[in-house]
Amino acid sequence: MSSTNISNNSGSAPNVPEVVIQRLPLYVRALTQFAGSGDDVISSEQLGQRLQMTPAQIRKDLSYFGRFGKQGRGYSVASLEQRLRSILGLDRAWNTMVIGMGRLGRAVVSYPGFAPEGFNIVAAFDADDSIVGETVSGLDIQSISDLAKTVKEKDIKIGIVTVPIERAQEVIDTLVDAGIKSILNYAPLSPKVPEGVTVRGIDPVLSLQSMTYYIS
Amino acid sequence: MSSTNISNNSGSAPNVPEVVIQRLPLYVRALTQFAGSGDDVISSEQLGQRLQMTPAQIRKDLSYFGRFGKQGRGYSVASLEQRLRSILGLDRAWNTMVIGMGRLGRAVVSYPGFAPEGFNIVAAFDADDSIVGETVSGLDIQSISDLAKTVKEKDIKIGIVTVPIERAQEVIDTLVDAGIKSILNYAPLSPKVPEGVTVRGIDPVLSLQSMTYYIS
DNA sequence: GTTTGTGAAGGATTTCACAGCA
DNA sequence: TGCTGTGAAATCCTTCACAAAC
Repeated sequence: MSSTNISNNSGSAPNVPEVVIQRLPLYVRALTQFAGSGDDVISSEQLGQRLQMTPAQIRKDLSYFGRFGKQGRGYSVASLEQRLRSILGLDRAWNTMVIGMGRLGRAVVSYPGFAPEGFNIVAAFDADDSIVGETVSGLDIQSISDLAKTVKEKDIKIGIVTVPIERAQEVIDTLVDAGIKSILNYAPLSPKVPEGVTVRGIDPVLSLQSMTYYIS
Repeated sequence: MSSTNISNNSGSAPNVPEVVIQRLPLYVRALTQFAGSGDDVISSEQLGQRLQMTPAQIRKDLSYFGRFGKQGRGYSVASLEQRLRSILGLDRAWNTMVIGMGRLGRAVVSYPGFAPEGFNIVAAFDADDSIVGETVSGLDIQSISDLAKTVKEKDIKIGIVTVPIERAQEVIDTLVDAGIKSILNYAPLSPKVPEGVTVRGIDPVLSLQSMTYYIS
């Protein structure tokens, strides 16, 4: 959750609300599941039931991007999934890097959930010279001073920040300077970034801290 | 993030929007940082600068719960933090449990960020009998059939789900049956839960999948 | 002089409800 | 008949702007 800064959308659809963009991956995921075991066609009603949201919202969300359904029948599961993947840029692979090779960073690079979705971790960095050169999950740990060069060489578009909070802002500044526009931030901090850079925070403590409101 | 189902708020303030509740922990965190190194008093302007949001929004959010500031001066850092913690139920400790002791579950129980914030992991469960009885980070892995009993005995209020997606809905149903009202879900799925149960999803892939929209 | 707290205004998002199409 | 796509209505959330308080 934490801070999210919207940038351009180079595609065709203008002015799509950020909340809508954040729901599209949910649709993709649900469609993928449906594709595995079931019908060829799905209605907004069925999708809504699966995702616990209203059919109207789903139809409205999709309408920002075009007309994907057939009246009276619903949506083709396969083709809607394909169209949404293309809109989100998920019909290609993305090179990513992890900065911060402590406990958390190591867990992230060895997490098997990224690659199947097309997010390949192709570089790992740490500020601590004493671990630079070590290998983690097949990746050489590099010095952060190599970052800009490696970003260019390996065409890395996404940075995953797993450094301690004290270093997080400085590391994020480095990513921004290297031209990175998409940052997944595991540090418990709301970083400052310029317009045009998107940051999404992963912060389980923050999630817990807002849930307790409802049980206290 | 994923699915969120709002329940009652047993406190005094009625009808507080969910988005507001989710911002309060950000305020708490920023205030804690300010308390460490700085002034006794903070204005909504300063807080807003830190968190990249407007002062008006901060004041409006706080106004749902009372009047915490002094005109012309701002807010007492310490007392605002304390008040917000109390509103969120963070002025006490919470017992939590982790269900699913695979790679991810082990990372979660050994993550050092929960306890300092008052979230104590006091039980660990797995469906796989062959690892029941093992010890992970000082916790015995228990069978899920013990879950309801342990929830009662140890006064556990929060469940953290780290099982594979295939088992997630069934495990979440078990938690709900055991009376759990707050669930932190690491499985990549939007689970169905009854009203009155809050689920927050932690899902880095989902975050990545919505960021690519802005760079593709 | 400064900054809060808050009605009112404005903007954004969701839901409604129905015309139109298969 | 069944379901989409979508303007219009309703609701929700944010920002404005200023009186009141220090």
